[in-house]
Amino acid sequence: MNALTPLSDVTAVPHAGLCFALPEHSLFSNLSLAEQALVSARLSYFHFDGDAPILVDGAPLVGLLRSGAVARTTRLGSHVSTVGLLLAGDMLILEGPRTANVRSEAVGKTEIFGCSAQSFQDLLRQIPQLQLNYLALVTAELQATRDWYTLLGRKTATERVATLILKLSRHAEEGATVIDLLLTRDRIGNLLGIKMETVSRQIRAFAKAGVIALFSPTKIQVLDKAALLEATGDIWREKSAL
Amino acid sequence: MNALTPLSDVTAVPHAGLCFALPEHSLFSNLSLAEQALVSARLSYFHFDGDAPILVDGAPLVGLLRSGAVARTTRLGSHVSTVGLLLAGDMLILEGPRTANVRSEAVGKTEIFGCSAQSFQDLLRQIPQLQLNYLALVTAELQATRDWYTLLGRKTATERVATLILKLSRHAEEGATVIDLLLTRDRIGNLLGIKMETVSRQIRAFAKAGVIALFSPTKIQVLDKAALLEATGDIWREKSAL
DNA sequence: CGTACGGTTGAGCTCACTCAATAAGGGTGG
DNA sequence: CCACCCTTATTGAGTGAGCTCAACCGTACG
Repeated sequence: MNALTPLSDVTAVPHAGLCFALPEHSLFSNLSLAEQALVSARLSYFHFDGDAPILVDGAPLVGLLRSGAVARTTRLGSHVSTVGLLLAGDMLILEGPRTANVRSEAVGKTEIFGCSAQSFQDLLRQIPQLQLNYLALVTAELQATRDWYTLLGRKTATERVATLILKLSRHAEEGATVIDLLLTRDRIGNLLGIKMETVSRQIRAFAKAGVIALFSPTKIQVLDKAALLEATGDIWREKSAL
Repeated sequence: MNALTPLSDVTAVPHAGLCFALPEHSLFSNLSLAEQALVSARLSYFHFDGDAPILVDGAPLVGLLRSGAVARTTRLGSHVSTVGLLLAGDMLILEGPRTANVRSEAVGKTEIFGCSAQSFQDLLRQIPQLQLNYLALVTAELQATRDWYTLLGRKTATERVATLILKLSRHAEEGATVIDLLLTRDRIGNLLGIKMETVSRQIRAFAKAGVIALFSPTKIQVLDKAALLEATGDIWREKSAL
């Protein structure tokens, strides 16, 4: 009941002055005007929907995720597991040879500002400052990955689910009180390394405890952020760090 | 019985022509002679022992781990958890502001070829090719981190221990049949996200099954690599990928 | 109206955790 | 050399979170 769609509509951001207006992002900081022009000429907006793979002409796409979400999945025979989730503001980085079996695919309506991996590599070579910025992003990504998975490796099911909900709520639009889980229980479980049934039980438990409101299986509202934060298990760290 | 020490003696590698002989490593590939000289002038060998923090004048050290091992630990109040293990050939990368609470410390005798973070950043700015090489390394590191933790998040205790033993055996010297676990049961458990007792049980189970030989708590020999590989749980992936 | 897919819920089982006792070294001082 | 202490490792018994298996609900869609 109370089905919502507005959030997905929002993704239809008009890419107005598309060619010369670089999004505000640390990737583009400290570039000269000439460099900005060079970058603008190469990058453009791409739109994906459903579970479309994030590719341009068969090659991986590199760039900034402007809206929507991207799931990183790996196929092991018939088994698919979701190994990462990128949200608006995150960057799809260049992949090396080792990630040949990891695919990025759109979750819902998704908008990406970027270009093919090859083009991006050319740009990096041409613009040292861009390379510096990019390096900083990759380093940040590395740290985020470490945090994410390090914690996942030792968190309980409850903590994992709370962590995901909080992460999603942080990435949601400012005014948006209702957030979209984006993924099915099965894929959430996959992402968090727990089973579908466990995800369901945890989410229902939060709803029953009044921590979140559950409008539909994937539309929720965070009612008690403090309780949720507590449930992530991250608190005692800050507490004991005093 | 049959206590061993040779492995730790090996770490005393003489840093012969220290200044002009850059180690063979992809970090230094495709550098001009002038650039190589520049790098050689800045980098040097550092030796650590015991649980010494990897620092130069209080600043983080960046460089290549030539021998020994480095544990990455994070302190949460009184609780210390090991979140990563670097072995010979791995690189200590530049850390961003987000990793302020992650410390790198030597495990046993450890030799690192590198320089302070600040110096390294200067070098990166001066030598675009070095920056490219470094970027490739960081990207590889990112992927390795994803692999490591993604798998850890969903592996059983047996699989985790098998994975660690195999990783260590791959990094061991060519002829070395006896490998050193380097860490106590407690720290291994910490690293793998399982309890000390569980680590002990798994290792003993492998020994009882004849998969490994156990000379002392930390000195082992892999007897049946295939069985160990099977135990990592990684096999079914390759199998089902057929 | 039936089918399909995703979600929910229950019952029983297993693996890893906790708690606790016992070895096994490895130094150190006498 | 021996007695002692301290750290690390081992092993057992009991508990519980999350898994498996299985039934059932609800909505969408042909």
